[in-house]
Amino acid sequence: MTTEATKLKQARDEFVSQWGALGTQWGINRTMAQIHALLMTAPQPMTTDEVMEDLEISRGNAHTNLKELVAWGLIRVVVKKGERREFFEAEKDVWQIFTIVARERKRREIEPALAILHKYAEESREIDSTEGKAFHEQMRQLEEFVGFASKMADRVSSLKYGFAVQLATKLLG
Amino acid sequence: MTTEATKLKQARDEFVSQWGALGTQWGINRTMAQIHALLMTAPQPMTTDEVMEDLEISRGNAHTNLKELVAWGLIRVVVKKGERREFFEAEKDVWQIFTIVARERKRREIEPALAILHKYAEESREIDSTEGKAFHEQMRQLEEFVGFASKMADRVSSLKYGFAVQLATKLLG
DNA sequence: CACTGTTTTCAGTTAATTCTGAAAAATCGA
DNA sequence: TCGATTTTTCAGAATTAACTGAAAACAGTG
Repeated sequence: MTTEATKLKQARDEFVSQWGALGTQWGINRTMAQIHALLMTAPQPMTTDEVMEDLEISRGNAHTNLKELVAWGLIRVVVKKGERREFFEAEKDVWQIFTIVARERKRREIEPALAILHKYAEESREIDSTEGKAFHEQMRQLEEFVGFASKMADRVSSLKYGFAVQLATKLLG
Repeated sequence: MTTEATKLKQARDEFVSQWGALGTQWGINRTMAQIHALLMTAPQPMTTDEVMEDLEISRGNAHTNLKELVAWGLIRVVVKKGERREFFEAEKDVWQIFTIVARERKRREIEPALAILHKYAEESREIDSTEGKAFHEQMRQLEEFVGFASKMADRVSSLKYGFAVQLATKLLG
């Protein structure tokens, strides 16, 4: 192998490993982040067995996390002619990745929060005491803000990348 | 106790408990989220002992998470005249809470990611092979995007709430 | 300085999450 | 339908994260 090829392989390996460690911070498990990094930097779609071998993980682990990534929409199943096995390839477009992650985070983090805030804002609506009013007001303000943020996330996600950049640059640059 | 007071107490307890469960999704531990919810809805600053009792947790746990919340800036230490104990009170302003959480997430999630992307974009800069160029390009695009997002987060966080709403509404409403 | 109340630390325990590996189920060609 | 290959499931093992409780350190008070 050439020096260049070795260098690339090593850089890629390190990237995959470090991206995996980062995943923990992001609240997604290490393996999932590693597989994502691996496929994002793979020149070709990969099979479950190749992923297992590259990351030295079990079949069950590889399988579960590949399917989870497919569910997120961060990777796709690719079928090749004359091949029974499934191949996986990552979405590589950064804006696409961003909107997918944003959508998923909204679903898992924002929406449940909103539901809780709404529930307790409602339940405390009629309480007359000073403390009751304060509680209600706090719930209401949080609900209003989170609802607003949620809507903004939708709007931004639905923009085309170029337009989002243009907009942001014009306004805040 | 009046019916209203019972109702409020129950609503608040439930809110604290459910907010804690949500915390897990957000990548912060349950206790920390519970304490935050408790203090956000507390009519008065609370002591460590009161927090321990309310949530039925150990002194060590209460202490660690109170200090962590102080480090984030989501709660403050309050000293009362003639009292040796520390009291804690939460920041209740939603925009303040948002900017604090945004800053912390940026520090813990965005910046390390940016550092990694930058490192491997640099390391692969000179690799001439097709695969090397593709790897470099992927790193570069991710770095560019994450860097851009990071800057935007700063800009938005530094706005006054009213101005942020006005801006967002005008552009995307 | 000695006493009391309060905060901080941390070794050991418990709980939660993730991973393995093997078995079961599904898929496909002949 | 059978056999070979591939995917899926899941009970138990391993790992990681969170929590307890008690002891040590610290900070005021007389």
